Amino acid sequence: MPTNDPKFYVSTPIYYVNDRPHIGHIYTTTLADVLARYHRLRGDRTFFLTGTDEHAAKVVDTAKEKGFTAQQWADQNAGVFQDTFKKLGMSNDDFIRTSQDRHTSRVKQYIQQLIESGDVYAGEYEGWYDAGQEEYLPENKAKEYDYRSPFNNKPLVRKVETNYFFKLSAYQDRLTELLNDHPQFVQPDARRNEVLGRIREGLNDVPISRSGSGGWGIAMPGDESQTVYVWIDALFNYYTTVDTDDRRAFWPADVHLIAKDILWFHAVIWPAMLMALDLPLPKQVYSHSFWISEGQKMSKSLGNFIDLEKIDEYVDEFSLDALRWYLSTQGPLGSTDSDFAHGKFVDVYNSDLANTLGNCAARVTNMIVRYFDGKMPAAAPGREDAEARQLRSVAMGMYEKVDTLYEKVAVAAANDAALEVVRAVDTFIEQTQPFKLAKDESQRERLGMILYYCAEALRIASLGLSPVLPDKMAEFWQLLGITYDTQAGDLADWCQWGGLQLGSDVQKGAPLFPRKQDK
RNA sequence: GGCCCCGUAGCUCAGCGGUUAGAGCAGUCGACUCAUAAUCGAUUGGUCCCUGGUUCGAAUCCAGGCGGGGCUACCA
Repeated sequence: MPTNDPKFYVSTPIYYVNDRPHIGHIYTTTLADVLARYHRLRGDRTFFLTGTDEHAAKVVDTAKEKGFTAQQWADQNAGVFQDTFKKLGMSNDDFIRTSQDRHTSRVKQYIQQLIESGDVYAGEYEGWYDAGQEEYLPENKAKEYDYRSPFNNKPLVRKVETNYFFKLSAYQDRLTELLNDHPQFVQPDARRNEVLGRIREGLNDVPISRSGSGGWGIAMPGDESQTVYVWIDALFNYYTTVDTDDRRAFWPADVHLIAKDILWFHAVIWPAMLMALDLPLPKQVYSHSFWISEGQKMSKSLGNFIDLEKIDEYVDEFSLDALRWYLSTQGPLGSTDSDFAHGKFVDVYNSDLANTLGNCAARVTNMIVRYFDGKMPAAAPGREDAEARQLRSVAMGMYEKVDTLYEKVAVAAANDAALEVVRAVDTFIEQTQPFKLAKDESQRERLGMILYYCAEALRIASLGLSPVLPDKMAEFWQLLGITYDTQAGDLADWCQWGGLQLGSDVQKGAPLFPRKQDK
């Protein structure tokens, strides 16, 4: 996040491999992708990580049901995530799978280290055991079910087993200090408060191993009868992936993007384990909220789940970039849920993308084609009037705004700061009326200046929008006869006024975002 | 039960002690024609949830209430 550090490491959670990808996975991954693209554009050495979490006990069960080994089943489903992300143009630099040796071998090392430091110790876990499901129920759940199995209604039994525990309780003060001294560590603030509140209630040591996992998962070092609890296993992915000579400099992560349901693990257990390992802490855990669908909670019974098929429909009808725009401008980055609604999607698409951005690009390129035969006219410096100066100043101010906002993960506001430049172009055209000047041969120089200003402001806006709209902005650059290497950018420099060259070829092209009728 | 967040224009939200409370979208009126029935301007619209308090001054701070939501640790 800090501007003076030219590296950026962003992660998504690793996704439960039994899940089918849906809007939740795609949202978080899209956000991470947007941040990663922004930082590459900025010139930062960027590392964007996503992957799958594979060692849950249920993976074994489901695999068995389907007639596969756990590994085969995990391979297959991890493949679905990988294909999905590829199809959606995600620019992740790696895809970590917790069943990979590069992960498991390192997790063992870390746990070994924690055993040696005394942060992990053998203890006894006592809880309500449901023999039918072969699993423990948390105290509140057990109470809720009246101490009976929700499956076969048999009484739960009090069972004790030996597990390895992590000394979470020892880190209560340091965690409190972390949250208090670094409010950015957990965002948004509402989430940070939740975490602080719960820490205040006191921290217990947490079991980090399980028995009887049937050989799936990571064996506890020195005790083959125990398996590293899947959550602990999973959290380590953020570090195992970069714990190599060529990547270690990426650590600590700049942002772990997560959803609100997994905040506790990321905001408390993860940093405590890193403290125990004496490793630097991530700079931020950003916990977004959920999507609801057409005003209602998503559920299978309502059939309103935004699944892959639904997402494909939106991509087909509106374009991938349009989906990215909706997700990143309307998404639940704050502490409340956001609505994914078709009518709203169409409204946002039409007003932001078709009417504002697409239309403005079309009118400007069209005028350059019509009045200057598709050759970029000269800027004619020194002839700048108040309106032109105003436009230039809005455009030149964009980078700083966008950069500040991206640092705060305020993606929607950053997009708006870029769109503001587009709106300024529309206003400028209205003020200067180039289409009228075009009828007067004596106004030719002024006409050229005006259109150059329009195109130049749009070029700068397009750079600010490129992380969210990578395909469409690249298409637009083609129309302007320019290209950018967005993989290794120099955004501050590119956003300087005067990037367009006199005489470069300009085309009108097809509408970037064709207007849609709501239906 | 405990802790936390939110309640500002029809909608989504910004403002978080100080000029006549703002933006985008939607609405209305007007203008324009380069453009994707687009754009530009003007404009309608608000007891800033309620009550009380602090203050020269509160949407903004405090207390209580009402309404909505979240969290309350071992299913990913």
